[in-house]
Amino acid sequence: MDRRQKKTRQAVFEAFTGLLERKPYGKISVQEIIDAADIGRSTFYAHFETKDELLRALCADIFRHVFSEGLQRESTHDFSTREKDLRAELAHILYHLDDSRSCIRAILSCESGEIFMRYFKEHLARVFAGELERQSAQAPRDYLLQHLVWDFAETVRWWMKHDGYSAEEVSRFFFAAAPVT
Amino acid sequence: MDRRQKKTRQAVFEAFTGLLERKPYGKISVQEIIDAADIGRSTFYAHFETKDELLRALCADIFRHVFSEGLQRESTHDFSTREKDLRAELAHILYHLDDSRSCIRAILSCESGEIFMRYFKEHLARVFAGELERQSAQAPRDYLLQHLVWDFAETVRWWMKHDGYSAEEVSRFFFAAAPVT
DNA sequence: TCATAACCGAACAAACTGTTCGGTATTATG
DNA sequence: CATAATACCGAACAGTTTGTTCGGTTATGA
Repeated sequence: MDRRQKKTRQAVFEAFTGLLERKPYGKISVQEIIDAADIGRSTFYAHFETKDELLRALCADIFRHVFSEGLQRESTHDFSTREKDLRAELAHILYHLDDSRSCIRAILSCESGEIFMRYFKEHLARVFAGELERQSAQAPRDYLLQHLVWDFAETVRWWMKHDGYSAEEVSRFFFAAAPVT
Repeated sequence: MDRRQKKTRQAVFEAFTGLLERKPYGKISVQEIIDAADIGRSTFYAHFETKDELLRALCADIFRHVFSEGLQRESTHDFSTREKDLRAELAHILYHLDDSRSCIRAILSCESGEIFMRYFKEHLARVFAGELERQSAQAPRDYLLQHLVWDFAETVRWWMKHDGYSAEEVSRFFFAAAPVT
């Protein structure tokens, strides 16, 4: 990838998150992003079709780091091992989210948070999908899966709003309050 | 309130939710709402300062019915009574949400859902506030309270997406999966 | 060195926003 | 019924934002 492209892309991302910290997504104009990033108008549109697409790209960029490796979790039948694996994977996710904390906090501070959360939950659904094989008579399987997903996603949102907790602590909070079984 | 005002207001609400079913909040222009409601431009602005304010008013209108009476729950110290009261109050909320189902579903289908959920959670926080007096060493009190709030709010969002479940069933799902203790 | 590709920035049409204002129709009230 | 108040209409307006185009400039990598 051309050095100029990377630089421009990064400048836009930074300008965007910087603005996001000060005003809600909906009130930020493309022109402001362009000015803040200090690039030409046509350059912006050469990189991103629209403001929404920029947000999407930014989220993808974050998740690329967060969900990078956790793919190869063994599908073992040993329960205790499996739970240990899950805990490890979630811990890994929390650690990497912490790296982008200020950026994520900015995104979550307004409507753009909805977009972020939607992508985030899509990823999480894949992570949790294997956890619920035993049927429950109490509620639909889909409900229970989504329950885990939004519990974790909302826990992260809560974490981003409340400084001072480590990834380990938050992980404990989650397992204490969520019905992971 | 003047009969004309009520009519106009209602027409705008209907036009708005109608549009919301077809396209995301952010892509709907005030002009479209005006055309769909078949009113004059200045009339719209006489009623609502902005599109956001219209959404806020619509949410308030819904919640006015949903959270109407449940205020006078006794603060008894009898646990079983208190839980019964809570169940009754949540059931009441679910019933009334069901009345506005199509409208709510439209709102929840896009970014506007974020706004709806925020107001909804504010109301719910008040409902659940009394439930958690006993300290827990496992997690901060605030976390546990918010946990209940988003569990119920997200349960409702899930319900709105999945037709065919009664308020009672959904209530049971919630109590089966949430750590209401 | 040199072809390629990225960037610049001015200019443009189109759409949307929020306000104003003079005129018309409906309402509540006496 | 008469009338004052008030909601509505809709055209016109300035200002902003959007997304595109295009000729020219500059940096990159081979």
